[in-house]
Amino acid sequence: MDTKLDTKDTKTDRKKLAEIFKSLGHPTRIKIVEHLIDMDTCVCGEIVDIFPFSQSTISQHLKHLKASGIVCGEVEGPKTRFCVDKQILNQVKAYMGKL
Amino acid sequence: MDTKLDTKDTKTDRKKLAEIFKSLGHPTRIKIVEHLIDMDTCVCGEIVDIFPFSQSTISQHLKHLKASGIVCGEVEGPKTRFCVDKQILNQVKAYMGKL
DNA sequence: TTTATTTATCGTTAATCACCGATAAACGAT
DNA sequence: ATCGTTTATCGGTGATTAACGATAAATAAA
Repeated sequence: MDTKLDTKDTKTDRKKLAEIFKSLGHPTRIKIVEHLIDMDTCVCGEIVDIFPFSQSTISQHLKHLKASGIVCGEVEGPKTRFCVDKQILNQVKAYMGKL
Repeated sequence: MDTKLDTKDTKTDRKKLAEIFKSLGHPTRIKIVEHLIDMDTCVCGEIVDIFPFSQSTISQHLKHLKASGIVCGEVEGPKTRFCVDKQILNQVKAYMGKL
């Protein structure tokens, strides 16, 4: 990668990347992502069950992960089904590879 | 990776990993790491020069990166020479690869 | 239509973060 | 011994975060 350039694009990329890293910067959120990858998809309640935290706390963590783009969730009746956005994940992997 | 296990070790790993991701969770710190990789090593002042932030702010960012382990710095006279810890970086890369 | 289930959001609190200027500490050079 | 350079740390401020309980909103089921 040519990190000597610092265009508006690379600045934007760095900002988005920072948001993703920040969203992964908490043990609970890392574990959520790992679990989502293992299970392929998950509903919020199933994630709540594996942690000793309240439903609102987990919902906040999921919101954080969704905001960064690494996780997406679609409403399914009264539930919400979450999964890892593999395209975004691959982008992060590619960045790490080039680093 | 077997993320179904949740031993004391995996918990510790996740915590350390989260610290590294958190330390990368800021555009300035990402750019610092990129710059360190490009230049191989750098002295604090050279890093300060590429940002519109104060010396104390950059020093804080470097402290954050050092605390997570992704960057190390050795005193060299009145200066401090920083570089990326490639072993740690490779561990993070390996983790991303397995994800 | 009422009730139960599921998730998101609001309001709060304590803690941490990002930034700054000022200052201290360490060293090299004069 | 003093001065200039370089870096780290301190103290402060405003913003953000992580956690909670309570509540609202949406849907399925009775």
